[in-house]
Amino acid sequence: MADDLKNFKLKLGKRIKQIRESKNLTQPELGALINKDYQSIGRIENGRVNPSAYLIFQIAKALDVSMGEVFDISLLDE
Amino acid sequence: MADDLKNFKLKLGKRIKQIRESKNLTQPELGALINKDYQSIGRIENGRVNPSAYLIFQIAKALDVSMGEVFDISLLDE
DNA sequence: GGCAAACAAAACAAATATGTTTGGTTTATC
DNA sequence: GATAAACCAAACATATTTGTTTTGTTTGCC
Repeated sequence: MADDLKNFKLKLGKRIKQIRESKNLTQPELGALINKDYQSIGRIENGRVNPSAYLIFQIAKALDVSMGEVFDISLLDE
Repeated sequence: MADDLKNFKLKLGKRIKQIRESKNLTQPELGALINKDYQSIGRIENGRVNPSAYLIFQIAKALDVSMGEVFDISLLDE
């Protein structure tokens, strides 16, 4: 309850990493697609931040997946 | 291009307002469901902020819709 | 061993979201 | 007219994300 947020960040990060790797992209490559440093991608994937909706939207577009796939409830609710 | 973000915020806000009203909830009522002030809801609905992914996630849960429904591409890309 | 790429992580400044209060508008009810 | 509810919007302090740089680790290749 108190760390629903911490859990959310970790699961969202893992999900994005999972999708990125399934597309055979590196963090620097994904970053380049959305004009971001690879560290910004890394921070999200490692669950260190609660990213903005727009940033996830950009990442989803770059990875060519829907927001529904990124936020797949069954994967996020463990 | 330069204001993709501005566009995103406005469309996301309208979409959330649309869903909230379809559930016959007021901003104060939705806010109460996620322990937020109604002003925070209003700011999002009026496209004044780029909310965090977790906040949208909470709102989607409170409105009982999937993230895919909130970020419906056809509605967001106009 | 030496080198480069990919990644994790920390630190810093700058930009932005969030929490909160306040004022104002509209609508409806009495 | 008075009151209340819903909403928009601005302002402020605080917290957090974001952009950027830096350090270190691991892996693979030469």
